[in-house]
Amino acid sequence: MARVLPLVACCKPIARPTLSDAQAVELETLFKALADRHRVKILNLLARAGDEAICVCDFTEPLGLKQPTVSYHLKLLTDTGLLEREKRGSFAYYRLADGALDRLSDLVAAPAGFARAV
Amino acid sequence: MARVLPLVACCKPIARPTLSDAQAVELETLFKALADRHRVKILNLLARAGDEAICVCDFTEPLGLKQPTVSYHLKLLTDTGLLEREKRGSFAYYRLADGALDRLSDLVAAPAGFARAV
DNA sequence: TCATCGCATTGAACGTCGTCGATGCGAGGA
DNA sequence: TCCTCGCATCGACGACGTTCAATGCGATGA
Repeated sequence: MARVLPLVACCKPIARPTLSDAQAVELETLFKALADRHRVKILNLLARAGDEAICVCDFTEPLGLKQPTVSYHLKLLTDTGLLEREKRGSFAYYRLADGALDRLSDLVAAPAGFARAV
Repeated sequence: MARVLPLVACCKPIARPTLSDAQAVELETLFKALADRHRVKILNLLARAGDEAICVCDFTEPLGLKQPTVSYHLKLLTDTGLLEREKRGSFAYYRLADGALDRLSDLVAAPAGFARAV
């Protein structure tokens, strides 16, 4: 609680270790994938569905989006490793990738993330 | 609408509950604040600093950004409630907001977020 | 009072993102 | 083979995000 903030001395060199560029970019990519209201809903729908997979056409109505836009979001989430795609006939089913949610909370709490303790 | 679907039945009506628009927007806002490599580094630097606050000029070098850009990111994080600002003389010190990290992991894991169990 | 310093804000340039009509393609059914 | 259906991709466009020089402004010190 040394809340003594210097009045004159500032801008001392920070020798503190920080995230590498690669780590920062990885976190940026992950959070960017989550930074959209529709993608958040997609993940939530799939999380509630558990093991059940959901096909593309089932997303359009609850999201209020056209099919190309839904495909765009699903592809983005899949490329980020958060979803898995399974083709059956002419349908495409999506489910949460294994451990995607765990990986998420790990990143937030882990040393590479924002955890207080080094 | 009443159409015989080939192979597996698809496009059944989803009566599944989902996030409200407000909840989705809130998550979007939070993740958007994290969806930048420089803001990720800022949070990481402050997390490692613990109670210690860091002033604006101390961010420019480790981030490789000019002062206006640093102020832009710090303001964005502060507006999202992740940082707190303290003015001291002509200096501006920033620290992690109380419980900001906890709030983050809660949102990821909570029912309103992506948790598997309803 | 005046010059200087640290920070916030503005404005402009530029790149990225989200959306959807149009189109392409593979799978099934007739 | 031809048609239809579901999905991915393309192309174009508007909206938004990031960056920084220029500027404004309060605080400090001479």
